[in-house]
Amino acid sequence: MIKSYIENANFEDTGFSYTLSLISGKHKMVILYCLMEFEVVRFNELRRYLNKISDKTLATNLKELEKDQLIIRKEYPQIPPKVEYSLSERGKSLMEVLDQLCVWGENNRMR
Amino acid sequence: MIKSYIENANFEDTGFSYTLSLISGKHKMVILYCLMEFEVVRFNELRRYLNKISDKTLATNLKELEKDQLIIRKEYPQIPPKVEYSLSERGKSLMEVLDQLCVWGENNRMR
DNA sequence: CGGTATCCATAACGATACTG
DNA sequence: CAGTATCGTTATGGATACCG
Repeated sequence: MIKSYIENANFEDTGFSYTLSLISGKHKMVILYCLMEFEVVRFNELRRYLNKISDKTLATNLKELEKDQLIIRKEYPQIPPKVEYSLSERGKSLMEVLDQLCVWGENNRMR
Repeated sequence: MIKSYIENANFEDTGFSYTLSLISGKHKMVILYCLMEFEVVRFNELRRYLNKISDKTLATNLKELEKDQLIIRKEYPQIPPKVEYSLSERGKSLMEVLDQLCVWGENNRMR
C-alpha cells in the first residue's frame, strides 16, 4: 500500500492524503466527534461544544464536511430556522478509523 | 473512549488531539512514510522525495518529529557532515495506525 | 436561529542567500 | 552536506457587525 505511494512519487494522489484532506484543519475532527457522540446536533449547540470556534469557521467547516459527504445537513423550513447535523454512514465508517488514533494517543502520550 | 472526551468538555487534553498535534502540518506524514519505506534516509535524499519542500520547512519538521520521539537522528561527526534519519519504535507503532487511514481513503474515495 | 460579509491577526510555508 | 538567517507570501482562523 504505502510502498507504491513513494515509488510513484505521487503521494498527493493517494488515498491517504485524500483522507487527510477531509479531516484537516483545527476543528473538523472535533465536529465529527460531537456528531458521533450526540448523533443529531444543531448549529448553535455545536458551537457551544466546540469551545471557541467562530460562526464563520464553523459554517465553513460544516459546508466542507457536507460536501465531502461525511455529514448530513437537514434543514427545516420554518421561522426561526432549524438545522440539524448528523453523521452519514460514510462519516461513521471514518470515525472507526479515527478512534484508533485516540487509542494510540492515550497509550503513547509522554508525561 | 470518545464519550468521555466530549462530556469533559476537554477535547484539547485528549489522546486524540495529542496524536494529531504530532502529525499535523503539510509534510510530517509524508516524511514519516518515507522513513517507513526507506528506513534510513539522509537530509537531502528526503528533500528529493518530498517534491517541493524547502530546507527550512524540512529542518523544522524533522526537529519536531525528533523532539516528539517519532524519529531518530543520527549524526556522523565528519566533513562533509552526514546525518541519517529513521523511525523510532514509537514512530513505527504510529505508522500502523496511520496506514488504516490509507486503507479507508482507498476504499472511500469518491470519483 | 443559522448563518454572511468584511476586515484583521497569526502561523505555516516558501525563496534566496549563506555557512561550518 | 546539512543545515541557519532573513524576508516575503499564502492559508487559516477569529472579531465584529449584520440579515432573512
